[in-house]
Amino acid sequence: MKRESTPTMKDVARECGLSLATVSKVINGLPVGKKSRERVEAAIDKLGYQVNTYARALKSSKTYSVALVMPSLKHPFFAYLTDELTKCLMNRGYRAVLMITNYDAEVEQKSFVMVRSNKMDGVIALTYSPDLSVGESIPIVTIDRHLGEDIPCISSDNYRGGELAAQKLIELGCRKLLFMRITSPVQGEPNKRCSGFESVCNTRGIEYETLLFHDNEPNEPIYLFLEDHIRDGAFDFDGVFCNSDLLASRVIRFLSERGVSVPGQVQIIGYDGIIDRFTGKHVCSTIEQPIAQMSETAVNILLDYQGASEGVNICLPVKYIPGGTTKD
Amino acid sequence: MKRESTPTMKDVARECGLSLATVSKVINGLPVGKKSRERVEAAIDKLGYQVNTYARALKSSKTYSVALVMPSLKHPFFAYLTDELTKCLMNRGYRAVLMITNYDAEVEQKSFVMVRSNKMDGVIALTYSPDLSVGESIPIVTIDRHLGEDIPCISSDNYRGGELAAQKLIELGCRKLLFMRITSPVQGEPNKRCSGFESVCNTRGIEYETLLFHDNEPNEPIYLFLEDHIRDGAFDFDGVFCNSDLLASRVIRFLSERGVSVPGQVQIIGYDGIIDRFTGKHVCSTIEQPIAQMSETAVNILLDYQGASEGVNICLPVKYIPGGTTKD
DNA sequence: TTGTAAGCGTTATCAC
DNA sequence: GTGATAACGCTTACAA
Repeated sequence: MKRESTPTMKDVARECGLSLATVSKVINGLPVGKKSRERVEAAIDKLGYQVNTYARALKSSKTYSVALVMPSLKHPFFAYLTDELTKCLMNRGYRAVLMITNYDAEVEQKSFVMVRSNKMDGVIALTYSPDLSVGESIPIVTIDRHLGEDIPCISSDNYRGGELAAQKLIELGCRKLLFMRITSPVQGEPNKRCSGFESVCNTRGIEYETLLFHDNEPNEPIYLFLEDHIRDGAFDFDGVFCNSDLLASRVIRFLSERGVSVPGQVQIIGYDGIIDRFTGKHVCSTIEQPIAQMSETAVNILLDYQGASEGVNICLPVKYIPGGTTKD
Repeated sequence: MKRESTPTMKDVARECGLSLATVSKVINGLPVGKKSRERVEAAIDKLGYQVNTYARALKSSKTYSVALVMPSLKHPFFAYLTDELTKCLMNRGYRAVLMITNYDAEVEQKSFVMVRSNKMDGVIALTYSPDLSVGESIPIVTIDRHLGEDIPCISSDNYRGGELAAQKLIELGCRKLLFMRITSPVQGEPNKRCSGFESVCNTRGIEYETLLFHDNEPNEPIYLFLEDHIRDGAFDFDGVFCNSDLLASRVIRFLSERGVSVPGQVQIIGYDGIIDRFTGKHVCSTIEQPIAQMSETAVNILLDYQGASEGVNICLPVKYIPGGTTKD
C-alpha cells in the first residue's frame, strides 16, 4: 500500500469507503448526507488530499487563471498595477499568470496565443502593439489602451489629470510651465494628459512648452534640455508637469543637485501617485491614479460583467496630492 | 458541422483522415511518415488547432508552470527580480504564476499549498516566514533566504558587497561612515551586508555608525535621524552605505533638498543596482546585484539540477558601480 | 442520499 | 508507420 504520489479522489473514496461521486460532491459543497460528509472530510484530512486543478479544469473548462500581459515591471506604475491586479485575482481565487512582453509586439501576440492554448479564463493587458488579434472567445480587459470597440478599457481620467496639474500649478503662482512626457508612439489613453494640460494653459493664457520623448529612444536629451535651461542657478520654468512620478523624481533630483530649489524656484507635479515604501508618502506632488481601484475594476469587469459590454470605457477619477514639490 | 469551441486533436484527426495517435505523434515530434506529417500539419493550420495544455498536463503530470512567490512588487528589487525571472521562465517555455504575499506568513503558506494543488513544476520564493513547510515532492529554490539545508538559495554576495562599499568609501576619502538598513526581522542573506561593512571599518580603524530600521515599523525615524545630523548645512557623516538603492535615493534627495551636496559633502552608495529606465544609468553609486544572472541561475537550478543538490548555496558576484553620488 | 459510468483532450502501450 | 484503446483525475447525468 505505497502512497508515493499525491493522493487522488479515488484514494479518498477508498479510504472512507464511499464512492467517487460522493467525495466529489463533498468537495464541491453539493448536498450530501451529514455522516458521509464527515467521513469524507476525515479521509481528506488524513490523506492530505487536494484537488488536482488540472483535472478539474479539463472537465469543467474553467481554469481559474487569468493572464496579466505587461510590458515590463521595471516601471513602478506597471509594478504597482501588477501587484494590485495579482492580489485582486488571488482574493477571488484566481491565479495570475504573468507575461512580460518587453514592449515587443511579437511577444505580445505570442502571449495572446498562449492564453488560448492555456485555456485561461481571461486576459488583462497593457500592450504596445496597435493591432493584436485576440481570440474571440476569451474575455479581455485592457488598461490604458483601446484595443477595440467591444473591449473594455480601464484607465484613470487622464484628461482631467492634465487639467488638474495645470490648474494647480497656475493657482500656486506658476507663470511659465513645462510639460514633459515620455511615451510610447502608440495611441493610448495617457496621451490625453497632454491635451488636458494644454487646454487649461490656453484658456488661461499661460505660457507653456511641451517636451516629448519616446520610450525607445536614448534619453540623454532630457537632461541636456534641463541643463540648457538652467542659467545662473535659475531654471527657465517655474512649473513642471511630468507624465510620471518616475520622470518627476529624476527631474527633481537633477535640479536639486544643481542648486535649483524645489519647490522654491520650480514647482513640480508628477503623475501616478507612487508611494515611497519607506515613508508611506508620495515621492512628489502628483496626480494620483487610483491603481488599486483600477485593478479591482479590471478584475471585476473581466470576471463578472462579460457579455454585458455596455459603456466599455471606464475612466476612474484622479486626485491631486501635494507631496512636497509644490508650495501646497 | 458546427465548430463553436476550439478544435481538439480529434477534430484534426477527422479533418486529415488519420488517427488520434498519429496526430499526437506529429505534434510531439515523434517519427511519422512524411506524407502523414504533412497532412496533419495542414489540418492543424486549417483548423487553427492548439494543444490543450491542461489535458496534456493531466496526462503527463508536467504543467510547465512555476510559481513565483514574492512579498510585493512595490520595491524595485522585487519588481526587477520578478521581471527577469518571468522572462527566463518564458524563454524556457514555462509560465510564471505570480503570488504576492504582502510579507504575510499566512499567505506565504497558502501559496505553497496552492503550488501543490496546481501541480506546478516548481517554486521560486522570496519569503519572510522562518518556517514554511514545503511539499516534499516539489522542487523549490529561494532567493536570499535559507529555508532549509537541502533547498538551494540564490543570492548576491552580500558580505562582499558590504566590504566593497566600505572599502570604496574609505578609498574615496570618507572618514566617518554611516550604514543605514531597512530589513525584515527575519534572518536572511542581506544581513551579511552589514557584517562585511563593519569588518572592513574595524580592520581599517574607521569610525562608523549603524542604523537599523524594520520593514514593518513607521519610518519617519529615518528622516528625523538625518535632520538631526545636519548642522549648518553640513552632515555629520561623509560616507553613507544604504542597503538598497531605493533607500539611498531617498537619503540623497533629502540631503540635496537641505543643501547638503552629494557627492561633494557626503558620498553615498546604495545596494541593488537599479537602473533608471529613462537614462539607462544607475540611480546612484551602488553595489550591483546581478539580478538577471541570479534569475537565470534560479530558473536553471530549479529546472535542470534538481536532485543533484550539491553546494546548494549560490552567491553571485557583486560589483561596485559609480553612479554620480560618489567622487568616482 | 449514494453509486455507476461516460466523458473532458491528451499521451502511451500495444497490436496490426 | 499507423491505429485502437486504456489511462490521467475529476465532474455530472442518470440510475439505484
